[in-house]
Amino acid sequence: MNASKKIKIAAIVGPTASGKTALAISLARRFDGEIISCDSMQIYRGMDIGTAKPDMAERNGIPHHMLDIADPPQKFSCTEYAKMATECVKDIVSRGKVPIFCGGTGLYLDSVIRGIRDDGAISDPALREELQNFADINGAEALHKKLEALDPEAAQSIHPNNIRRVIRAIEVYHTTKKTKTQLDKESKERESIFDPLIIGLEYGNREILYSRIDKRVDSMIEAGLLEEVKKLYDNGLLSPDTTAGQAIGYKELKDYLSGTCSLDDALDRIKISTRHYAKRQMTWFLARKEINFIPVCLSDENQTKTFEEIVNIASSLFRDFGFCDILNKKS
RNA sequence: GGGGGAUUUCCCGAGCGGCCAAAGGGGGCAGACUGUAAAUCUGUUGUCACUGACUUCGGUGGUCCGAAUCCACCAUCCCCCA
Repeated sequence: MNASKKIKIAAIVGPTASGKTALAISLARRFDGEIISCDSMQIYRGMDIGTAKPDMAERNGIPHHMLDIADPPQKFSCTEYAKMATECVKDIVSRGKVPIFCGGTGLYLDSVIRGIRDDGAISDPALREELQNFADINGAEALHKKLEALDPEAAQSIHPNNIRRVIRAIEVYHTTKKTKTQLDKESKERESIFDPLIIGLEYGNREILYSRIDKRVDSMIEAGLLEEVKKLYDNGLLSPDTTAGQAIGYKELKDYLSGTCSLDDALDRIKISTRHYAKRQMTWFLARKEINFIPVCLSDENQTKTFEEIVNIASSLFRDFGFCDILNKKS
């Protein structure tokens, strides 16, 4: 498949609270696009405030996809996401619109771009439980030894303490009879059907991002996050072993509601967890050379670019990539 | 006024004569990540000319070959009796 036949897609990525949503919506208006959320928590119904899901006013008439497609108790995997999102892209393109991914879940975006694995490496809950029990009894090292026997290369790259990953690698072998190393290699060699333009928002000055995070948490509370969490909690929808139950903001406030900690403690923990999360996102995105980063602020400056400046930079990237600018038909 | 207890590296907190630049946790910083990813995991965190040296454990002065650890006094905080 040559490059011209690939489906052009755009994506706006960056750490939480970096301003992705507003940028993506603005670009969608300007380039006649539709937005595909790329966020592992915004897919859940009833989780709006805490996930910073854009409301109808913010969406400004732009169609959004991959929001509110599952209920909190449901498990949702990145492959399911990739399948559905890929369908969204095809649908959007078939209507002559520009698909714009927007979100902070890097793995989900990767899964879409890399392509859906159709290698049968499905999950096997019974095996997972069995292996987890084995690790609980015999220790992480012993479990890791099992992996070493099956797939030494994977064992090499996965730390023994990362039991979740060790289990997955073993599971892959058991469900496909191929090693994870082998499957990853095949997946790397497979060519993507997409030609992506990925734009990343970068905050060189971490303080600025962190203060945005703090403010956002406070404003979520003002917007009624506690009531939102209480509703989910009262309905038993925040189990710690579901993806939704692990969402930052929800798990901490649930502790407050169940009397485990004070509200102030919960809020502090939400802010800290969100910062940690943002750092992990930055590590993920910064490691990807294909991303075009827009420096919102530099490390040694307190000045941030205005929203308009950011939109303009992104717009010129869009034009250079071949998307048609409705407002400004220069190219 | 008298008696007792505290003071440790960014924070909490162990240490109670050598194995202590000082456990553990938090936070900070850096990193990994291919069907749970807002998850999971790793490294690092006194200074430097960094397999060695130097400065740290409220302050000052002692004891000792050797002190964060023992003694004296001073400072601050807490508790009890008056």
